[in-house]
Amino acid sequence: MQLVNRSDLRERLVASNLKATHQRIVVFEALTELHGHHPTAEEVYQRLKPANPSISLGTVYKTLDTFVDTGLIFRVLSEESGKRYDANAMAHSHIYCSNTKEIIDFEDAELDRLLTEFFQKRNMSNFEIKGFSVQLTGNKVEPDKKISVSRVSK
Amino acid sequence: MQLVNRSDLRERLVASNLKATHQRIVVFEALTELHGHHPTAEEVYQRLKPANPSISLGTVYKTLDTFVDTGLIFRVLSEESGKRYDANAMAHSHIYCSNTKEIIDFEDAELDRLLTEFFQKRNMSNFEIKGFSVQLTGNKVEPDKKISVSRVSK
DNA sequence: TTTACTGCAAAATGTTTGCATAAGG
DNA sequence: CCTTATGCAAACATTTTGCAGTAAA
Repeated sequence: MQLVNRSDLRERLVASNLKATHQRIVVFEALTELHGHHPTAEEVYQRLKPANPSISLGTVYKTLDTFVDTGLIFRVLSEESGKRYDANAMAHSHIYCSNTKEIIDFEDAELDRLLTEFFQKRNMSNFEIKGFSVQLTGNKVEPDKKISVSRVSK
Repeated sequence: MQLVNRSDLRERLVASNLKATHQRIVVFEALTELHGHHPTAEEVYQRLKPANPSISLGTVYKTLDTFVDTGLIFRVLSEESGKRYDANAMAHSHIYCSNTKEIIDFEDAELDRLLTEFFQKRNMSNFEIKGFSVQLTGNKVEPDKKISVSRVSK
């Protein structure tokens, strides 16, 4: 199963000032083979180990971090582990700042209406929707200033 | 600082078949006092410890889990720790199933357009948006069947 | 009085680090 | 060669577990 061309991948690594090592190639390949699974480092490791028994889990961790830093791959938000809590019962969205790692509450009635309509139109027949939330990722322009959006709250 | 009325809180606990213990009361209060901070278990613990030195961190962990199970509070998605990765460069949304903990890719051009327009209208002057993602929480109706939505992909 | 909850400490899990060796350019 | 990356093992951080004792109803 070859979803990425190895020489393309080498070029992408070099373009990011990374050495095109065997480990990086197979980590990236494992990741693309597992697409849709949003694997953890451990799962990537399990995937590539049979064909590459000499690679260590530590290298997989380091490689994934490197790839995220260079923008080659992305971290997916998840609610398992790294647990943060919110007592606010009101449905509300969150804005994530990739730089400061802040999670900022964002409530907007129009956004709620827009999304409710959208998901009613798409009939999610096999999925019972209990709530929704929009995650914005990005960077605060001036780290020292508070983000100013209409109706930021909570 | 009293953001929640204690007797209301007792009622809410009882309504969920939970004993209204002192620990549960102060965990909930700490959580509401920290609203907007999306604290971890450790942060909740640090908050309530000065006034309640006998409470253990383990109890805070257990209490927060219990509250989530009964729907009193929510877990907030985060990208720090519990790390999952995605090599897909295309912006796409994710659906999170509260039951199975699955993260399902969801791509929909209309949804993208809707949200892009919305955030252009709100001018997020101090925030540079890199991407957005809609988190739907809920349950798959038939756990063994694939969710069928128009244009689920990847 | 009965049952559910807490505190403690140990165990399990997950992730990072430091450093000597190996491989890439 | 020179630099950067890897493998290993230890350290660290976080979360869960088991159980005896305690508090709620």
